[in-house]
Amino acid sequence: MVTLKQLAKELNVSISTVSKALNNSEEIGEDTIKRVKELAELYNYKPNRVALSLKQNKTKTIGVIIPDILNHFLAKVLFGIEREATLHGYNIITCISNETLDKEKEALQLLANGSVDGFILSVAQETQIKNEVNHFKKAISQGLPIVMFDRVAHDVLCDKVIVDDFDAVYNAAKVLLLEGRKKIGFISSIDDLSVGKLRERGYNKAILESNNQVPLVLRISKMEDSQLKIKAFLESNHIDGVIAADSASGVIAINTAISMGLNVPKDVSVIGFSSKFISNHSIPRLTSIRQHAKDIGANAAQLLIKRLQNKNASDSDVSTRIIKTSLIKNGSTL
Amino acid sequence: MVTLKQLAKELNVSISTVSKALNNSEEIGEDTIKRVKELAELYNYKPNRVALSLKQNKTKTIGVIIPDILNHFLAKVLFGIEREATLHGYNIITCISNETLDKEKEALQLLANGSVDGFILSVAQETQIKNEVNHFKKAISQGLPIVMFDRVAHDVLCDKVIVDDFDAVYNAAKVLLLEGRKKIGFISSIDDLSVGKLRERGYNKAILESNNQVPLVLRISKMEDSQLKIKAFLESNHIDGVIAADSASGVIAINTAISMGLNVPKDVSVIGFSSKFISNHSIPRLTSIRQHAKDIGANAAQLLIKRLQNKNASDSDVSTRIIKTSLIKNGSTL
DNA sequence: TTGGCAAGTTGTTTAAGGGTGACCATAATA
DNA sequence: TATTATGGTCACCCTTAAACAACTTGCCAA
Repeated sequence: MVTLKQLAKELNVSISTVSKALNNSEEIGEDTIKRVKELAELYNYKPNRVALSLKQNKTKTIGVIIPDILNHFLAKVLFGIEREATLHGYNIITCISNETLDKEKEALQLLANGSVDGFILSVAQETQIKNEVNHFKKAISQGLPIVMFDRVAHDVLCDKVIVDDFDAVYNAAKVLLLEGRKKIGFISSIDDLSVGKLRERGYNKAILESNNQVPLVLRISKMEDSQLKIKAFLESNHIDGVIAADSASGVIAINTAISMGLNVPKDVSVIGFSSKFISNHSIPRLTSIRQHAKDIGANAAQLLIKRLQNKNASDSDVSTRIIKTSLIKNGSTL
Repeated sequence: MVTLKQLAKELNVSISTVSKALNNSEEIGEDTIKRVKELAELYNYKPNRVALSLKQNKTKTIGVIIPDILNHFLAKVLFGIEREATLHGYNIITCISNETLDKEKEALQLLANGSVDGFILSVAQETQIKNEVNHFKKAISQGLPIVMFDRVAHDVLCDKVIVDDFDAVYNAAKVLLLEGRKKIGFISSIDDLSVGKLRERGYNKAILESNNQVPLVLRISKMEDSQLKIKAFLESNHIDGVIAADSASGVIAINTAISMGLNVPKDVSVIGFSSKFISNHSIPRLTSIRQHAKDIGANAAQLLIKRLQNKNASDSDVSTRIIKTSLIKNGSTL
């Protein structure tokens, strides 16, 4: 990598002349600017980002802590973050917490040494279960703003981007009720997450508002064979409507119902949280609640960058953006 | 963030005394070391990473350029890279090329200003189609080593981690032939990628070695409705065996066959490239060629870190690691 | 016509940002 | 007096920017 020093030496001027020339300073003559720029071009000079970061005390880098990169929704949010960040000249450093509190803490600590200007994160499963928030507060008090998305810690004062989980599932359940479904089941592999809980509550509310139905909930852990569990659930409860809280269960429910000889959507109607990509993995396609993951990511990045560029913003003046889901009707409902 | 300067001031010693004390230098007395460490602990001092990077001229950061984060395989590789990198104290900066040459170039350039010590990447689709490699060579000549995985540019001299695509598909086709399949089709939505071509060649070889079959290839573009295309393909050719080159097509082929009233695996046998996660999206589950994406990522990271830590390694002394796939038999084959 | 001075033009010097480490200085001990 | 223990000084990594220096030019008065 060429440095200012090398250019300066070759041009027989001082280092800062080169610097100023490249920054189009008024203080440098036109021809000098031209000479400098030509040589810089020739050597493909790029200001050293590390030196710049040190000087300006900001890295133009965002730390992103994702619980699970293999989760399609989270990956999509990351995609949205990356795009928005790049648009504004920010890089992203990605850490994966693997749903554990330890790795989340570690990532936060490790990057809080000047590596990043702020964080975007979704809270790890373990962290939500243990309801631990001190590591977040510590980072914020160190001057590193945090934006949380999807799974948020309500006790932490920071910008947030969330989904209308409760309403989305409530409305989805209403759709199934309107179809005349009598035994609507709820399948979730994320019942210990904040969003999972909200979704289940939305389901419960709708069911309890109907006259004569009781909630039928299947909770699956990540270790279990979901195909088997779902089959048993559908069979033993004579389910005729399914709402799936996670991205996989909806598709699996459709395939299971079909393998049981049922017709989807005639005998069983299914709605799930999923992307276009995954809803394609069943025939008929899964009617889906779309979370607009990319928008979530983009909004999170916007909030953080706005805060970073607005020095005098108060830490306590936080905002929460709610990204509305939309229900995409496909073949798995009437 | 606390700095050495602040600690030094509070302790009434010089900055470098603090630095040395924290690094357990022989030159500093035991009690001083103790005093310094205690205060550092109290203030939770962490050496500023940016300053360190500048001083030591290395960032302990790896640039990862991924064509598509929503591709489950690529996301899994990223997971493997992240884990291995973290293990060795490296951070990763992730850029997404979106399969375009421009963004790939841009990412490479943008990070080649001291932001990273080296790159791990998989070549973008457009780059492979246009067979452009200069941006890679430029980065390498600037002293930034590259490790390529999966989709590699053969004309670039660098470390590589690849999969035995050709053999994997050849062997998979042999499995179907042994089952007695008479009309084996090949479905690919990645025919313009290097790996897609290799897979197709493996299929062709096996088919041509059989006595009386001809290759039946369906190429799907990302825009098209794959469910429809696959249905037409299966119907018009009376396909009784399918090999899918990408992760989605296998699952879709099973679901399509079932929706056509066919029995899988009796009437149609299907093998695809997919992960455990996606192979769960059909009943029966998809018999899959596993690429061990995490291992690919880990190997790529190992190769890069090894090179970074081995100053005197020659640029031209490169190695290629082949990660063998394994065939996981599930219900979609006999 | 020319000396002198102000203003303008164009660069340079220097400090700063945080950390490390080679080298130097000082005091105490042998 | 020489040696050792301990800590300080300084240069460096690369960039920026405030402060400063030097040179040119223009203008006016003597």
